[in-house]
Amino acid sequence: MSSENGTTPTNFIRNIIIKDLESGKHDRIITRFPPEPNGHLHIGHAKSICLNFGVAAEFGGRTNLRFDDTNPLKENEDFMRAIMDDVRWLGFEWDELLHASDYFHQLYDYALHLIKTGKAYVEELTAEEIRAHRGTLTEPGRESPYRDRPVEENLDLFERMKAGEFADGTLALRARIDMTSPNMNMRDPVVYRIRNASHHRTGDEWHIYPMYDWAHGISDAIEGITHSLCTLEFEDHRPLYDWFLDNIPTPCHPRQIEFARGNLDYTVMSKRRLRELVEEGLVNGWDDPRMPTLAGLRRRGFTPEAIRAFWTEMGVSKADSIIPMGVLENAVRNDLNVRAPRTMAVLDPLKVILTNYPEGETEWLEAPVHPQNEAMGTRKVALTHEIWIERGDFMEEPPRKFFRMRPGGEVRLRNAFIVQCNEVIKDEKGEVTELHCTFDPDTRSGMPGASRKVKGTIHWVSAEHGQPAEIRLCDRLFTVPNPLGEKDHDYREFLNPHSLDVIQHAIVEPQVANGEAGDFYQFERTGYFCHDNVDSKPGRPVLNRIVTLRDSWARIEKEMAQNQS
RNA sequence: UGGGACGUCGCCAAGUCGGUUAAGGCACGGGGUUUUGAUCCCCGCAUUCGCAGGUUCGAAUCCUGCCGUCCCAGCCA
Repeated sequence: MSSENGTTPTNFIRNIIIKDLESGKHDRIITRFPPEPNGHLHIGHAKSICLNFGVAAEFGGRTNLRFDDTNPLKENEDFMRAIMDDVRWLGFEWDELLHASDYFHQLYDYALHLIKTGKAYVEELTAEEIRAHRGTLTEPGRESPYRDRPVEENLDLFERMKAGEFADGTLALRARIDMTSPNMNMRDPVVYRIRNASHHRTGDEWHIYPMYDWAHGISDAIEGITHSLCTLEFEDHRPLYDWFLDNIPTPCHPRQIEFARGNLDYTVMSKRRLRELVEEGLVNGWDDPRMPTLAGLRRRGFTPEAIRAFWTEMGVSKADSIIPMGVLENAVRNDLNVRAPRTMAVLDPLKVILTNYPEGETEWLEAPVHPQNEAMGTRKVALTHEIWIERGDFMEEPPRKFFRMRPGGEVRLRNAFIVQCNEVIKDEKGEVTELHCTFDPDTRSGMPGASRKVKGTIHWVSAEHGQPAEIRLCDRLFTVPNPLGEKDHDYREFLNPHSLDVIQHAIVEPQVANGEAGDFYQFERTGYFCHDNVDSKPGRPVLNRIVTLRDSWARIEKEMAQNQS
């Protein structure tokens, strides 16, 4: 059941929704994606976005983007804008743009209701005292001395909290539930705290701000959300989510369903860690192409299509998982393979002189833009007396199974003809600086000898027409699969010092040098690349390697090296 | 040592109110095509569902016990 044959892979949440639709519990579904605007979205959020928007779209439902902005100390408008950009970039459009702060008045009124029915009280204990009263995982908590405060007094105090009469942390509103519950969340959770802080949307109107548990379920109910999808760590909150909605007169009672986060290896995904990497200058911002943020992946050149396909393929379950980065990379290859225009680029140039090709002459060869898709047309490739080839494509004393250029050997220049290497020129240190080759005119594309077989085909670029380019090769950010999983070590210790390798003088075909931010290509035989969306300028190209091509030769090389040692 | 959840092929993951030979993708191995050692195309890849018992004509699916992993003691979300 792959998406390729037209069916969507199923999962337990989808099954619940199908059942609710069939039973008539809901006529149409409404989901929501509820980020807190306190950081940038990452690939893990994309899973939630794909799930929420995807399942609603599949069944003709709606999806809201709702900012969970209940903590003014951590949130701001810049993050909100970045999140909206990322969601749209991923390919989704929300039905309504909403904020928990839109409901602050309703949230307050519901709190009044809770107080009036004797189910909430104003706490005077300090945060530390509350903690001490809460008990432990194995011991029940103790009730606060303020727990039985009369309703009128609670109302009075709560109104004065709202009016800003008290300092931060002095009072709090607590739900009156059960201090002996084995579920810590039910031990009289705090519902409102005092924060004499300005909120990015409501300004100085409020001095009290609702906690997540209070705001979230009520916001869901106000919006008529049918299925409130969240991650596994909120499982313990569901009894509280339900208790709140059962004890106040909301228009409906959404169902919270939890699923497992999607983790990737060799990276970190929590907002806190990503923020640290950015703030400590360990990476170059939230959109550093090595980051697992959507902004980073976008800059790196990952496509939204690939990310969506990746999460569709991975499915949704409740089992904890760590997905190999290679799986994501493969999704990108699959997408780009079909769409990326082909071009030749030499990353580590070695000069080759075609001794029997006239000096000063340029011939423009016709080459397909995509070998499997004629509709993508052709491009012109300049051929001249001097060309560049990849240094790694020549070996003076090659091992067995090396199909590329060697002294006396023949190899095909892609899109051109077969050449033979006659002479190896070296400098005083013995380093190869130049190769002299002759070409076989009968083997050029279109000629009778073109079908002659040689083992290897290598890419090349005209020395006269090729343009210089900066190329950034990104590797995994960390050197271990789970940087946070090593006891006694800070995850920063595992940062990969070689995660960014900059090649200053690669050579690309002229049309690539004039590409624009976001344009992507397959550099034949080396990988997929795209123009960096901040640093690349026409005439001064900077390209990021999105991902390499699958490389079975690299595997063979590695095996040979291992067998020798 | 309280509570909540999870454990199906190397990695994801269908299937779980019992019923023929346990989907699919990725990875991997083998073969073919190929002017990218890419792509593409074939073929192979869990007698077994964390472990041990039990119920049953029949269990990954039900019961019991055990083991392992994750989450919870913010006036964060």
